[in-house]
Amino acid sequence: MSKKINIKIIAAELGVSPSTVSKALKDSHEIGRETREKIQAFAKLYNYKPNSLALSLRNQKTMNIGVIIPQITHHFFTRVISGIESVANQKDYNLMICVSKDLHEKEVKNVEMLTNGSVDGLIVSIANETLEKGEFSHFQRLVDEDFPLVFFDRVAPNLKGDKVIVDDETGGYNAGKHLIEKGKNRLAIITTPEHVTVGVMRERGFKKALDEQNKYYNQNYVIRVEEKFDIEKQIDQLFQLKEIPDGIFAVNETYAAIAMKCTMKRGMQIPRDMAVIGFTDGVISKLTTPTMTTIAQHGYNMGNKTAELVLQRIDEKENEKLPYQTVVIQTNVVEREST
Amino acid sequence: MSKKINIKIIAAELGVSPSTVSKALKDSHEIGRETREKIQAFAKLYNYKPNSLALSLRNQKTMNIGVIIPQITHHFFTRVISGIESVANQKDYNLMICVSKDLHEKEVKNVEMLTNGSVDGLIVSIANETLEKGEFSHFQRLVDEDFPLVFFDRVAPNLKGDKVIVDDETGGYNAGKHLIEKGKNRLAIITTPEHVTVGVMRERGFKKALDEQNKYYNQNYVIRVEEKFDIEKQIDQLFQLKEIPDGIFAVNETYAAIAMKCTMKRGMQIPRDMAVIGFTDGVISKLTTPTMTTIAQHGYNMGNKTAELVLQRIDEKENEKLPYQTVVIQTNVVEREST
DNA sequence: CTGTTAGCGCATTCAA
DNA sequence: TTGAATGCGCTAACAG
Repeated sequence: MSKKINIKIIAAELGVSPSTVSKALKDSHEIGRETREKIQAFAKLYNYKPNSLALSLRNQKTMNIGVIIPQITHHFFTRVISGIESVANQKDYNLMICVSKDLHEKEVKNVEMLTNGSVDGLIVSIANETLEKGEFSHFQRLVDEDFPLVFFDRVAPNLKGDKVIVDDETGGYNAGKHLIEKGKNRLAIITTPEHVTVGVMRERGFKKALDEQNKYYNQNYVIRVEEKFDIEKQIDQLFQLKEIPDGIFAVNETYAAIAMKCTMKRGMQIPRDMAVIGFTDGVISKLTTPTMTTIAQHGYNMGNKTAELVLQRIDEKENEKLPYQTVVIQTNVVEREST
Repeated sequence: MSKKINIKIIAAELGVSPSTVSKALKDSHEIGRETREKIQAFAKLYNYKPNSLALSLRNQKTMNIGVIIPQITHHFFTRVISGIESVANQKDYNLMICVSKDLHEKEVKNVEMLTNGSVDGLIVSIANETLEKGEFSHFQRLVDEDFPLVFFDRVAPNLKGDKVIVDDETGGYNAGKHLIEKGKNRLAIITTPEHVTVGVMRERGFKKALDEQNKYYNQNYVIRVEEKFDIEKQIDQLFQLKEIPDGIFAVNETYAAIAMKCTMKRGMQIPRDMAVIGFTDGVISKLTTPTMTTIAQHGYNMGNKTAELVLQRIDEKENEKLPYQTVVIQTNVVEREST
């Protein structure tokens, strides 16, 4: 690879000192017009661009924001990233995106790598494995040293820091209420294992809706999907009960779509025999047949808000620290054909 | 933000010189056992981690690979990224992912930002706008200075460089052949505008299959979707013809799913009245009803291969330059219920 | 065995 | 108006 041009080379080439070049390139009036123009022209000709590493090191400012997500193939996370991007770019920040693959060790590595000078702030959605283990010391360290850090969606309750979360409980509540309003009585939920906070919250809201309307919360109607195993088989259990439910709330889009497939496989009609509602911000719901009613998660907004919070922390002066915030993003029911 | 610990601080604290600390931390035998252990213990206690910016600047090596994609919410791209990640991580490289949003200007900015010291190599799928304009000078510069650069999927024919592409033409050909084998006669294609190379190639292959089997390539059966406008309306045109087609090849998953919806909306049966085949590496095809037959794109493999190529270029010695490679990833038909 | 010096690319302070 | 010196955090060559 041929070497890139730098200030020193320009200086040597033009017979001036590096500091003169540096100043001339930022149009400093310290430098004479003629020299300035000569240097600028030369720099342009050779397409000089300052080395960002050197700049970052010098300024102690990278203009980068780190983002750690559990999975990049999950549409929700990419929506959030788009939202982060949009706000960050407006302020000339770039993103460094890392994927933990829901593994604790990868997450720890990513955190270390990013916070050792590469970024000015960090946005994280915590890996499932970290949540299971309850091992948050890598984040605790950052909190302790006041490193700008914002969590979104998958957060740790006992960890200080700014957070942006979906109002999962109300979302679940509205999902339950919606099914009840549609005249459904035997309501099932397809959710995640208990260490996944978002699943738990959605389930809690759902249960609350059932309680309020005096609907029985049947333990047979609760499926906790383990993604290690065949998802469809697990969901299919609902259809092997003596009394098959007539309404299903799935805590994500994929589970909802699979539930719909299972329903139709049995020759049952949606929404007549079975209503299905999902929880998502995805692409699938509009494309299924019938289209899927969902609780909209607004990932893009979440990203916006998350980015605003980190930028705020980054700009924050040492003396005027704000208390930690938890921003709650509201959901809403998007009614389509499946209910 | 409280200041991070560095070598200088450790040195001062322990009353030794910075270089002693540096050596001790990498367990150099130049340093006496006692001092070494003292320093290591201290570093561990205060959780010292070397500043990566300084390391990169010093070593002229960042251990980062830049990735520029047009859209992060497209599942295909995230699959490729996963593939890149997996190979890169094995060799201790990290990814810096940037999104061009299919805009030329953003792409140029991303290229500049990444190649000014932030990464050792670059992986790019070119923005639509860049392809339309045919303006590749920002890439040409990199090629000229032998910067490690690999394109994938959306490539520029007249640009030198390593490339990893899908065998779109054969894919399109197989799609056509598959529909014909299923006994379909009036074959339509839903494709992209003409500047999108991948769409053009798929169309070319499709046409070839039709030619071989003496099927008429009806211009009314070609829909070029402009994403600016309502996609469903554009696709619906196929169903307003006097003679509605009985087979559709859509060059991506979304178009295929919408085509299926249009079909069912008309009360037509899939695959009896209308067979639909898509082109994708996505999540939707398994979840539609009926499930969708597709040409599998193998994005993950593509990512693997792409990463291998950049790493190869990065390691390459100045004198032993390999000629540019174009790797072609084969597709295959995944038959499901829609054909 | 330990320390001094220099330099990666840049910007800034201060001196000329 | 220009340039020399310094330092951001680190390492490697060299000196002691």
